[in-house]
Amino acid sequence: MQKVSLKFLAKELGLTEGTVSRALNGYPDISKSTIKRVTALAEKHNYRANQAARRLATGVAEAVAYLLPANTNALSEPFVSQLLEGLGQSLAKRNWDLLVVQASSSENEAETIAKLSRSGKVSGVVISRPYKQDPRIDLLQKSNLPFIVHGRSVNHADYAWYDVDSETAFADAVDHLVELGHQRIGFVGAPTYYHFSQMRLNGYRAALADNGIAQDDSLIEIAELSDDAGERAAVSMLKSQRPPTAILCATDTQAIGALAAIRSQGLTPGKDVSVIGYDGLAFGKHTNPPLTTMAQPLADSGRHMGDMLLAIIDGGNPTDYQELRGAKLVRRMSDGPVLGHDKLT
Amino acid sequence: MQKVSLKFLAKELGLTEGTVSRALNGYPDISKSTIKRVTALAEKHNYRANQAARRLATGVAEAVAYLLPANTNALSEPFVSQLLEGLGQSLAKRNWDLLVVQASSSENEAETIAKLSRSGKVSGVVISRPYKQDPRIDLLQKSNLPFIVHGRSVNHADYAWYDVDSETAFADAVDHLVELGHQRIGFVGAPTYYHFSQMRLNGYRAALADNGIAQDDSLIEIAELSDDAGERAAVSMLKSQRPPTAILCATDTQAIGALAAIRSQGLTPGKDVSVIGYDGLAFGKHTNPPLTTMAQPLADSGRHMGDMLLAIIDGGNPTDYQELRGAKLVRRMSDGPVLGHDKLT
DNA sequence: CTTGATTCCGAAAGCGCTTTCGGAATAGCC
DNA sequence: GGCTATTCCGAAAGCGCTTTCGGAATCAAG
Repeated sequence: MQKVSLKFLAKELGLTEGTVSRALNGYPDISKSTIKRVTALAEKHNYRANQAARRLATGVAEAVAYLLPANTNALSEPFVSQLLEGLGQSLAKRNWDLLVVQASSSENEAETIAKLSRSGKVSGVVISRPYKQDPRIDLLQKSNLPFIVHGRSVNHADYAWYDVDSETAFADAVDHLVELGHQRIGFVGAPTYYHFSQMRLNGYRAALADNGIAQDDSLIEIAELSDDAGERAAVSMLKSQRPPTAILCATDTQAIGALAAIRSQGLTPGKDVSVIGYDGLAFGKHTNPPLTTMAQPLADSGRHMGDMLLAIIDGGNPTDYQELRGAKLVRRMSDGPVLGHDKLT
Repeated sequence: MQKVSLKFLAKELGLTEGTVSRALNGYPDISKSTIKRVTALAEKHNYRANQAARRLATGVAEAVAYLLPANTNALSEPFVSQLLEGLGQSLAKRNWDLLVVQASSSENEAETIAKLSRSGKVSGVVISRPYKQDPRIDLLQKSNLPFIVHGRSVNHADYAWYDVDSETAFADAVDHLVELGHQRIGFVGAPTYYHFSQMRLNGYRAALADNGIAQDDSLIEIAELSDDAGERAAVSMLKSQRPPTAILCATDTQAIGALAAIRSQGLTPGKDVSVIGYDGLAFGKHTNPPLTTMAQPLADSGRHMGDMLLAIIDGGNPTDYQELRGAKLVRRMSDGPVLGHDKLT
């Protein structure tokens, strides 16, 4: 079976490789009629330009990379496949490739980025879950490689990002709980090197203040992003002198652990102690009880981010692509009025 | 900033590009000493060979693709990110790339494969969840592109695959339920175009026969791979004349729906009606009640499949790489003795 | 009919790397 | 010391495509 190359097509048509190439790529200096002939033959033979050759000649990679987050937790990763799917859809419009790269350990994520940018393998990259000060972002900025971050770091003025306003979301959640009569509201946070963790804590604190509730550091626990860690954090909170009547968790995964913690103390989640998570994960419908959560919008955020990245690669100004969405409360069964309190509204 | 290319290194060292290349690639006709000089300089400048050029020159893509399954369901997709992670780890040993490709619709999955094989973008591909007769597999075989399938189709003698023996798993599950006194065991299956669906049904049927239990088609429902579909199927079964005392589900996702169905009928899962799922998904720990399931082994199956694929690409015989693992019962709380029955063992 | 502007295509260089081939320099042998 | 066998590197072609440049042919205009 003859490989269909430019040379093959050219010979077949009695043209030059260069001419065939220009015809295929829509150069204006090729007559309508030969364009038609060329594309017809190309289609007939299912011609696809060899991508390596194309990349070498043009210098553009026609691919973007997604940096797989480190420390992934099996429970919370549905979002990865969804994001990938969306990114893929966006890239498919140009026939670009989607690469998945990962660091061998969380320590050398930065090095992974550095390698990536040097290799010229990709025209852009997207990263998730930035840290407060994220060396990956610094590197990306220095390297001039277009990128978009799913989330924000502390200094997010100068690059493109797509994020959900979890600060406001947590404030809303607190307001909601206060409205239900809760005054002792615990907070199970995520490791503080994640900026989203800080923002959620800020939202929690601000809303407490707004509602005239005193801060109580014994009601704040920092835990890893796993159900078990969430459970441990919640247990220690529940066993304290003055336990909370409601617990806010930085992620649904932790919140699920908190539910288990409450049950393990012989209490009933949603009645004795309320729990609200964050993420809007689908399986929250099936927990015991179903988990109330602050849900992120836009199932096709992956595609959206892909479009944004492409726009930047095309020369768009990164700072023109900063998008903040809002989360909204999805009430299921894990929140309720504080015991012995009549709901006012 | 000077681009570090072979030319640059060569000039710097007073050598030829060809020599530098050979030194870097471990050719035996380069002296130890110059190899040392070359690698030292390369390292100093963080040299990475331009991959496009390398690919063009060698003709090997140094990349493999993972075909993202169509019809993904948010609930059941943690496995995608895990698989990707494992594959990535395996490929990282050679510095190969991992591409994620997807069909725009399930109808043109085959065409996607065809394009992929023609493009020469990848040296191998892995696909998941094969159909009974899978056109993708046929194409892959014809195209001579090395591949491995995660699962098996009906005729799986001639290609490489990695699968879990769900047929035996379902037989084991039936045995387990029979041991608990169950005689009316329902089966919520998956669409029959998936071969795994057929195998699980076969296991169920065979074990029923082995235990001398008559087949009853009213106890078999086929449902899509979602919690809602599982719930609907279970509801219809429970509302029938002679409802089951236990329900086996083809996937954990469906099983979770079945749990909801049982509760919706005012019954208690695990007491009034037992449920056993399949997959061993982590969040089964948090359902109501925690889900008993047939768990797949080997968290690093992704890496394992990557290694297998690489071996085939290196010239290994695909049929030497067929691996069947066993699933084992993970008892949580959704199974129990049939009501009014004293467990014998 | 001549001139200048257009239209269209061929020629050729080059992207950065790999790999074969041949030959100069060195080593080993009698 | 002369010979062959090794060791090591330079030279050059080529992977398949893109893109610039220039020139032949066609056109419109004077």
